[in-house]
Amino acid sequence: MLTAKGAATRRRIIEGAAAEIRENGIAGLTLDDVRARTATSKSQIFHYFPGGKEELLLAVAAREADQVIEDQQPHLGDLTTWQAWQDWRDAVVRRYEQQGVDCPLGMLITELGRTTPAAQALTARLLDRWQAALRAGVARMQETGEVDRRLDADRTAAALVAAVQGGVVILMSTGRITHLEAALDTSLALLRHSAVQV
Amino acid sequence: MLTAKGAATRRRIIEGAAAEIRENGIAGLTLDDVRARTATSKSQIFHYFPGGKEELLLAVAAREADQVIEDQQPHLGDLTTWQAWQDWRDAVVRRYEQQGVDCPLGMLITELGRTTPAAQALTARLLDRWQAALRAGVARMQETGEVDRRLDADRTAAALVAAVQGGVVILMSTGRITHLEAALDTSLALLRHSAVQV
DNA sequence: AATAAAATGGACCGGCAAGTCCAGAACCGG
DNA sequence: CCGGTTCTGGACTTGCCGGTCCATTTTATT
Repeated sequence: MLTAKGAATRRRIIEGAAAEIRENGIAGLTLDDVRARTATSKSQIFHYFPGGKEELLLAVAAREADQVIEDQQPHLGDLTTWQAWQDWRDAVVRRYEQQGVDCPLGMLITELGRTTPAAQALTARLLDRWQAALRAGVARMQETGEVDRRLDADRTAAALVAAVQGGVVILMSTGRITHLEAALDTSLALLRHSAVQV
Repeated sequence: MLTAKGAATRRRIIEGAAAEIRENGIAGLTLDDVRARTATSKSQIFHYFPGGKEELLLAVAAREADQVIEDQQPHLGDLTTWQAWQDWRDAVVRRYEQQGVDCPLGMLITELGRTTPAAQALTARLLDRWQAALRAGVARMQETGEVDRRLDADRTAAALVAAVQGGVVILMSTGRITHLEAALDTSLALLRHSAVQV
């Protein structure tokens, strides 16, 4: 059971934790920080997240994962023209440019992934959704004849996802966004001039 | 000052810490673990790393960073033919396939990077070295006319580095190596059929 | 209004791990 | 062999933080 008030509190805790992570990282995150920021008490955290810190972090990670996909919409779901691809590319760059060095999801995954199978599953699901959307876009372009039919759509989508991930990782560790742009543009260039099956 | 014995101990501590991280990750790493594994005492760790845990982790990160470049040699330093590029590509895939889910350097960077400027500098330096080697390879191929001269060598190198990073991140979080392969092959395909400036 | 269920506050516990300290052993140069 | 330096062992301190517990208040239901 969960009353409206309870649901609100639960949400507040998740969002507070996410904000705290964005500011100070995971390593230094304590439940007391979350408690203070969200104006709750220790018992509330454990009331809504019986599994303690780990369960809370997992909830935060799930929220952030949804956000990642959402931030790419509506472009990601409608990759039917070259303009749409370009818009998507710009949206991705803009999103991570704005996020800068602080990638809460990345931290959550590297921190949790190792220990928790649930976190691994969450990551896998996110990447699958992402790649599937891109693959659909590639396939669609192949149908309309704008992309060479011999191209492996799934493999191309995989390369695109990897390009974004790599660019983001480098952005996170150096603050430079040029790699993300270069990686995306290179992958898209191949798509545009797809004279090859890879 | 540092006697031969002292230098050996210092090295033993770094290597022990690296091994410990590879097995159990950073989150759960304690100085006591390192102490036990390396048959040293607490005071020794602080003797050789007055800055405590952080300084030790930084030393480990530096070692791992050197290793990353070294593992790509001799291929990385001699990208003069398509065969050499292919060999390099295979070496990278093999190296990370073997490493699997455990990327000590990645963890060190995400863990330290946020707090320590020194760690950020270390990452930047690694990426720069890496990218410079690739750029030299691309430039060389342009000189021999095997790659379109209009291609921006530096940007292409940046895309390659990002592709590898992305593939590795995905390998780390899902255990699948297909993304690394796809990202690398796609980037190399563009290089081979460089009919475009990106 | 009554009663059960859910929500809240916060004191408290226990363990763990980073870092300190000092005494003593091993090593070096002269 | 001797003074100084470096190296080593391990007990101890200290603070922090996840998690527990229970009393109290608020909310939902009939």
